[in-house]
Amino acid sequence: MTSPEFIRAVANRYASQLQLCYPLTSASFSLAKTIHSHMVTSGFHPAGHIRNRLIDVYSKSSRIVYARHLFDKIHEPDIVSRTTLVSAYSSSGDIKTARKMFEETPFSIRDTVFYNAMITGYSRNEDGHACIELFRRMLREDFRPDDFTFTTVLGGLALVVNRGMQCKQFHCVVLKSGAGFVTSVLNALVSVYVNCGSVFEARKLFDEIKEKDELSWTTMVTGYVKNDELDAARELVDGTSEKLGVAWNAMISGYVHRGRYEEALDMFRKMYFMGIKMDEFAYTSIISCCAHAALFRLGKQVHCYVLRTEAKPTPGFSLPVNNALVTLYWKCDKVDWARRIFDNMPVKDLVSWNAILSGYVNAGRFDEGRLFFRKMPERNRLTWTVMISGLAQNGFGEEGLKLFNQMKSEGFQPCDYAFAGAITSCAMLGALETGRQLHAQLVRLGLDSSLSAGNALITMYARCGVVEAANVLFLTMPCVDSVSWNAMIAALGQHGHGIQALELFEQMLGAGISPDRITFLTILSACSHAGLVKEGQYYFNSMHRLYGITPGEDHYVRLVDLLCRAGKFLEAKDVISSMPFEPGAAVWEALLAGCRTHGNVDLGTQAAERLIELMPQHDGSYVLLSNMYATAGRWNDAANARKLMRDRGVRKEPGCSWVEVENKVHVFLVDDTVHPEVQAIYNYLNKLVPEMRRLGYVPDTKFVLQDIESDHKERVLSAHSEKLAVAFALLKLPSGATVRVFKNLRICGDCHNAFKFMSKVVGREIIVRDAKRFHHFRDCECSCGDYW
DNA sequence: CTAGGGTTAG
Repeated sequence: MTSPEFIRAVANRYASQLQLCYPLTSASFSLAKTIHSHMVTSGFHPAGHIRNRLIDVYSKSSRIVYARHLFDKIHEPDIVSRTTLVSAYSSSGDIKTARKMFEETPFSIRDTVFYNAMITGYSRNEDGHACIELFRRMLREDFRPDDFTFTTVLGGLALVVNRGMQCKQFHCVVLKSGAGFVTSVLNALVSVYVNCGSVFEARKLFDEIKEKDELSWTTMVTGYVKNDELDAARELVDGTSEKLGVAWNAMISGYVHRGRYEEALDMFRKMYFMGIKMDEFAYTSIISCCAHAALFRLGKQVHCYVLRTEAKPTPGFSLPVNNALVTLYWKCDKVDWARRIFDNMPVKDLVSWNAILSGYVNAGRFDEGRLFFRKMPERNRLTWTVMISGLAQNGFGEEGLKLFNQMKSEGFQPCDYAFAGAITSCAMLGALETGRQLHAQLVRLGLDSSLSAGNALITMYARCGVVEAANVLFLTMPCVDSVSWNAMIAALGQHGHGIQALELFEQMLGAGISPDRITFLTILSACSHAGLVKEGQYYFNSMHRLYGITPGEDHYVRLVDLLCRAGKFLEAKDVISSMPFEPGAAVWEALLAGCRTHGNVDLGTQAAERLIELMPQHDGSYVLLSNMYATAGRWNDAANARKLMRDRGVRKEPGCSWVEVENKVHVFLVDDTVHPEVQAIYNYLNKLVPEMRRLGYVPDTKFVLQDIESDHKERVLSAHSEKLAVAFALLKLPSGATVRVFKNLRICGDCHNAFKFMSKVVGREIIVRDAKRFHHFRDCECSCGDYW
């Protein structure tokens, strides 16, 4: 019954059954387990070759516990089982246990393969030094390295090389050992040269390889891509008929990273028509390409194609494909679709979390974004950067700065993008000192050549009133893009240098940079602040004719603003009626603001009607209307507008103004309740009135004072807290001191005039920040150039 | 029993 022949026959059957586990798939483990338990129940003891097979399958299916269990039952484990286990431990990241098992193995049974396995372990765990050290020890202990050894050690070397010298030394060792003709070794050597940036040497070696295999080609092509020589890589790819799927994938992702989306797509198409196998790597890159290039329709087509052709049973798409899809969908404003993909992913990693977080932050959905941020199982530098720059760009300056500091205290070194976010926060808050400190830190870290940080700095300096610093930065930045030009043009425009802004725009054209829609928004604002009506109209008309940019509603709003500020209401009306779309609230608001400034009640009332119709719950609609009546001296109408607002249950948006005097900060809350300090301010302004009159100042601001004298003074006071804040500060100031006023809402024409007036009357500088820009009043002049 | 190339987030 249990004759040796019979046992041998059974063993052979098990051996051939186990062979079915190869090549390894996700099903291999359960198959091996079934065969294994069959052996146990039928009383067959797996030993020798069969036992080692089982250990191997268990190890490679990441079931080390099973493998170890079998291993421990062996009385004297042979070198093959030991090699398998060393390899299993190191590939699971447990390099310590691997090393322990390595050291416990007696010298007498060790062989080259055993050393190779341990060296590979270090290579997989990215410890190049340990690879080389073990290689040296292997030589000392008289084991002969083979092709595998060289290939692996070279792989480890590639991790740590930073000079060509080391490459050359190893090159010599390889040649001396006689392995210089083995393609796999030469491939690894090429890869080492590539990794230390010696592409030229790599290419020389590559050309010397007699029998180039697919890997030789791939290594060389990807080597060019890694060293940013995409054209050389392409030349190599085009020069061979080999179907180098991996190399094509590397090239596509290289093109995507460099922003060469057209070429990436072109290769993808060629790949399809040439019948090169497309895998998840290709899909991932091309979906990411579509997301970056805003080719959403194509992206969705690829998604469908992948669904149709590659749908796998359980795990769905691979992790990176899903991650790229999440990005694709939020970029085309489908955050909820992105969320659905995210939720359905069987496995998520940090990249997935960062992708969905960016989606929410970029869509301005901060409540959900914050929730995600808190829930994340782990965070990295990018996570923080996404939050910081998102918060900054959406007006949460304080929170952005807080997060920036938190990021540092949690041990993350901020990258230039994070700095850009923090600097943008400073720009919003008018925190010039903090901004300067950040600039200094950038220089210390050697990050000051960064484009994004530089652009943020230009805006920060400009918004904080230091145009000169912005200009110096713009001129000294190592490279600039259209964002930099836009920022600098805006900087000049915001400070009333309308003509210089236009000159810079012309320079930009001369430098071959094409303007975008932001450029024209900036130009129109610059003209508006400086009263350059003709120029503004000219550029508005040229944007479609010369640059093919169709004006959006935001451009029309600025044109209306430009005309209205100059009192050209007929033209403004013409513009509104000639608009290709229904004018929205912003257009009417601009018109109303102009009417307020010029006291054009007839047109203003019409504008206000439309505005209130469109935004009945928007406090600004009523405040503008009431201020317009006030400007025209129609106090009852002004009061009625306020009453209408209250009757409709609209609260004036609570804001907050604060005054900083000699390190002391006074805060004024602005809402429908009257601040207790108001009475003191009121008294002071009453003292100021005769002084104003005595100086013969007949200000546009007269209504401010009349407001206060009117029956509605309390409500009006709360609406004009900025003026009051300044007055209050001046009241308590030692003479000659500078006053800073910060306001988190946009400064209005009334406030502007009031500050002008105050600076003249009291002979002091007044610095005001609002959400949009910086005002520096001195002797009635305002640095922002706004003319009202 | 051991090795080598490509993927995703601002």
